[in-house]
Amino acid sequence: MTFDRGALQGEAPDVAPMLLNKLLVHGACVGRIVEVEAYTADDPASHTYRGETLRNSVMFGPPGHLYCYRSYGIHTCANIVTGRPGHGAAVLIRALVPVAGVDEMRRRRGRSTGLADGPGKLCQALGLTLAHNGADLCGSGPVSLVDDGTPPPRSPLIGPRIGITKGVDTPWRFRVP
DNA sequence: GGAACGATCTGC
DNA sequence: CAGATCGTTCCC
Repeated sequence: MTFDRGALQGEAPDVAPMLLNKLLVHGACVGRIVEVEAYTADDPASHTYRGETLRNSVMFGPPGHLYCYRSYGIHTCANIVTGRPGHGAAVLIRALVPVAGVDEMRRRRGRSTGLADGPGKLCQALGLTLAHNGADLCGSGPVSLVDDGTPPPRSPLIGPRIGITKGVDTPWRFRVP
């Protein structure tokens, strides 16, 4: 079943660890979420820190939708919108463990290992692009967040977020041990 | 109108 | 360890 949208309405740092071990599905490709980062509206590292713009508008929409953006002019990164509509928070998906559709992931990535162990890599592996910005993950659309009953880890690894210059001391990165 | 800067990845 | 690469944002 798809992940319960209501469970995404809390604060991003609380929701983020609950997304660990959930499945991200696009077509035949399935990956288990093993690393995430939380970004909130009052967080200087967040795209929403300076208010709503054309790019980040999806983050101000209802929870359970996909916020995709281009990183370093090259890569696509994917987030799951959290909080109430108008809030402006999301959880960045940083790493997946491939579960199904591995051949397709290999083909998209052009290599056989290191398929989804990074935010840009996992989007390429699953075939997620800017065209998927705004997609509803909790409905019956082509991209979905699925709960297969695997619980999140009891004690996730917690640390600072990666690749940012502001908010570096906030321990909002969560990983499956 | 322009410049600076990335929530990154890869190959050297 | 540095280059790739370009849209977004903000300032003049």
